[in-house]
Amino acid sequence: MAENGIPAAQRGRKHLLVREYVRSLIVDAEPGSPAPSERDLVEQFGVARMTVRHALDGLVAQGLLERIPGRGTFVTKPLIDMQMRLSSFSEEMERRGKVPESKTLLARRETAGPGLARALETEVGSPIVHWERLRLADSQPIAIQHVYLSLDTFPRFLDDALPSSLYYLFADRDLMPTWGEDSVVAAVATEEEAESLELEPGAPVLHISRRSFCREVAVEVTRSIYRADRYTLWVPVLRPEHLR
Amino acid sequence: MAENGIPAAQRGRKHLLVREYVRSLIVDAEPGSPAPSERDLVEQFGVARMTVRHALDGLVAQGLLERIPGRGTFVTKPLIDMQMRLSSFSEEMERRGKVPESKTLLARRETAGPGLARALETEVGSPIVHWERLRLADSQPIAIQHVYLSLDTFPRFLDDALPSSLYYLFADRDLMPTWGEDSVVAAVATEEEAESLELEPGAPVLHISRRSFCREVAVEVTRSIYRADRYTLWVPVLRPEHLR
DNA sequence: ACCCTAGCGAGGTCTAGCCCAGTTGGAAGG
DNA sequence: CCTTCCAACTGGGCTAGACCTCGCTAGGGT
Repeated sequence: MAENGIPAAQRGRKHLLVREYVRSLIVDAEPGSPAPSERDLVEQFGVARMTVRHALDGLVAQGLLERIPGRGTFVTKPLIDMQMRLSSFSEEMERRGKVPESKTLLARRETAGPGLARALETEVGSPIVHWERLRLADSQPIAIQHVYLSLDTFPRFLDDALPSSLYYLFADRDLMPTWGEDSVVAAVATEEEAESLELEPGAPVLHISRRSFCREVAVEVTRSIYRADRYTLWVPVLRPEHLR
Repeated sequence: MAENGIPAAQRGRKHLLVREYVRSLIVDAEPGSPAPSERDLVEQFGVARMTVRHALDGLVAQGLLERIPGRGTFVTKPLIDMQMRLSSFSEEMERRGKVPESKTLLARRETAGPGLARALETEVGSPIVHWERLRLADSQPIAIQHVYLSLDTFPRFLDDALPSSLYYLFADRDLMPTWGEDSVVAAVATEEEAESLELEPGAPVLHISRRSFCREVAVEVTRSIYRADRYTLWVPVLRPEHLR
């Protein structure tokens, strides 16, 4: 079972290479412009067409691409514009004109359970950093944020001083996330969460789980619990072309 | 190659046969119960495994099935994982393979307060339609939806029969929304909401407020209250080039 | 009684083709 | 000049295998 030096995320996953290549093409392409044809990608990457189709399937499912039989594959209008972008808590708060602050509640080594291993694309039992912080804006508690990183990706994380911003760390290691996916759900605060957030237990909170990727590599998983009375998520949306 | 027993109308769509067969199996299966294995389906239907996988991909994307490597494919809990985009409740539910339904709780003329007036870009005291519906998927209550329209924009709304879909009405009047903005916040169900949604009062709910625009015109304001246990939001995010 | 391992079956990925149905643009013919 | 038609694309669907890793379990050895 010894890793032979090749990162687990890279072994036998050609479709991710293709997908991230195409994603990089369409991030700042104009809506409606054509993506490379499937057969062109087959030639470029020297893979089977099924592999290319699988790669594009993911982008179509995310609403970034649209297939039109007989014509080609085209860049859709982006679903997300300015506000709902991949940015850090600090960036978000600064944009809202507030002073961000954070207090570390916990920073320790753990081992990956099945869920985390899958999300971070590592193996069950592999070493993980769990960093829990209370996040404040203008000295008022806003959220509890759990960050999970693979220690294989950030080996010296717990040896060095904790970074002031996670995103500086990503930039240093050339792993700045380029895209991600958020899951949003409502919940009520547990007793522990209520205490940290200065809420009554049972008060509503917003759970936002995020997986961030740099190219095709899963970089971080965060689970944030926001006070519903101090945080509203704002998402601009566009109507997908094919529904008009 | 020319296996026949099936009408020519459906030729070349074997994956749909497999998909609908599996869907029929899992409609009233308990969450967590296993679906047939891919290789079993290959034998049952006499198709290639890629075809079976394609069939199951659709059900996985709709959130009906969950794949677990090494174990099998299983029926998920009925949680609706909805992608944030400007589309109607019905469209989203159909995309998820569920049967949408709605019950009108209220439909009357009101006058705009300051908040609504600003949101709909009319004047305070101007006539407004307030339409409240209970929204269901596969006969299970999912959300309460309050729709507010300006009676200046839709003068005959309350005189005609209520439309089966609001978006048909928009299409008729050439006011199909092209973009919008959503505000998302967590809350707990009021007694009244809990009753309609078949929840305990105090259970977590997701409030989604939407303003939809057709070009520069504010067309509708909706305020929806979703059951948190049956509804999550999925938001893909991209990091803009200039922040990298 | 314990642990370890081999094997089996699950899904994950990939190949190198095949034919089909739409779309399109240019060449041939009126 | 215009129309018609076809060839060269596009994606959609499908085949019949291959090899990989993961999760579980039944046996076997200690």
